[in-house]
Amino acid sequence: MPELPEVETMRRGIASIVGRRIALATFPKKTRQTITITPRPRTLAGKLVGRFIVAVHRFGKRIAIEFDGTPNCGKQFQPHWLVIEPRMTGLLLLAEPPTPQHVRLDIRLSQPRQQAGPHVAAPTATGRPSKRDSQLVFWDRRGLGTVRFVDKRGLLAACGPDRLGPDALSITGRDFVARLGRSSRAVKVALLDQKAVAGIGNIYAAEILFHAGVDPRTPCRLLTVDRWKRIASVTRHLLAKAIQCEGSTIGDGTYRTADNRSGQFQLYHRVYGQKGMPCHACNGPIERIVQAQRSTFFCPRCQW
DNA sequence: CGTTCAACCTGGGCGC
DNA sequence: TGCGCCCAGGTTGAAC
Repeated sequence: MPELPEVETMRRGIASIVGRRIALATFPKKTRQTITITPRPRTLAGKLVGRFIVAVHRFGKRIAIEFDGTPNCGKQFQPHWLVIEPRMTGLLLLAEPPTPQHVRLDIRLSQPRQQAGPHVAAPTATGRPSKRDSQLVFWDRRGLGTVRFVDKRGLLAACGPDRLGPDALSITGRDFVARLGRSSRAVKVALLDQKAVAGIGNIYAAEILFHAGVDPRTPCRLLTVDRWKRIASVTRHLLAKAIQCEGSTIGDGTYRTADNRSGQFQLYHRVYGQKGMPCHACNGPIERIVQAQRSTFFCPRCQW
């Protein structure tokens, strides 16, 4: 599910956890606990409790919650990161999860540190922080997501330049030419390669190539520099617009923002999921083909 | 290098 | 109602 715009929306949606400490971490296992968690859940829970959150990052389609290295409760900590990959159906929520049985990680946060002076944080109606302010949940219906607790080395291995290319939000035509210019792969398949460019998934690859007017089957090495520039420009602008719209909620509506609202960018989709529908530009039928075992939607008249 | 396939999972939709 | 099949936003590793 989540591609760059959805993951960035998640990141922004949970940014209020910065400055809080983890009070409790549990890994519910009502069903078979198949999700990949390293280290093992019991060990990880122990490592998380007491840690202070200093930042929430996004690397491509991954979230990394950063913990500081200050001493706490007599222990000396190194900086660490909780790297979460939502994969197909993972969500980070400050709201009530859609179903209780697919909660994979349940984090209770300590209360925010009181600010000095008269401008303290607004109290809730009850005078206590609400549950929304104190609980962060990783929910994942299919259970394909992963959760890893890593040190600096591990972060580099999981999210470093050996694993992820330049972020799609700032990709340039020059980046594309350097990384894919001599490749014989179909351009749509190449856009999904996270080592080439980080953050593009199946929905946005289709939408980008529609707006760029490029046939998804085109071998990369046949694209001119101007066309790569066009693809890069469309990528930056389309993803920025999708973030403004808080991502795309499609199909069964699994994707939600951290406070449980739908994304809106699906209203702007032009080809994804629209096989047989008339193209917005030429009225011809949108086609669906399969590339690398995944659906590709495009307009054969507008994309060449 | 590249592609293809299977695997990891749950659940919605469809045809019969 | 139920069964069987296909489909789904992602990633990885094996085989060729």
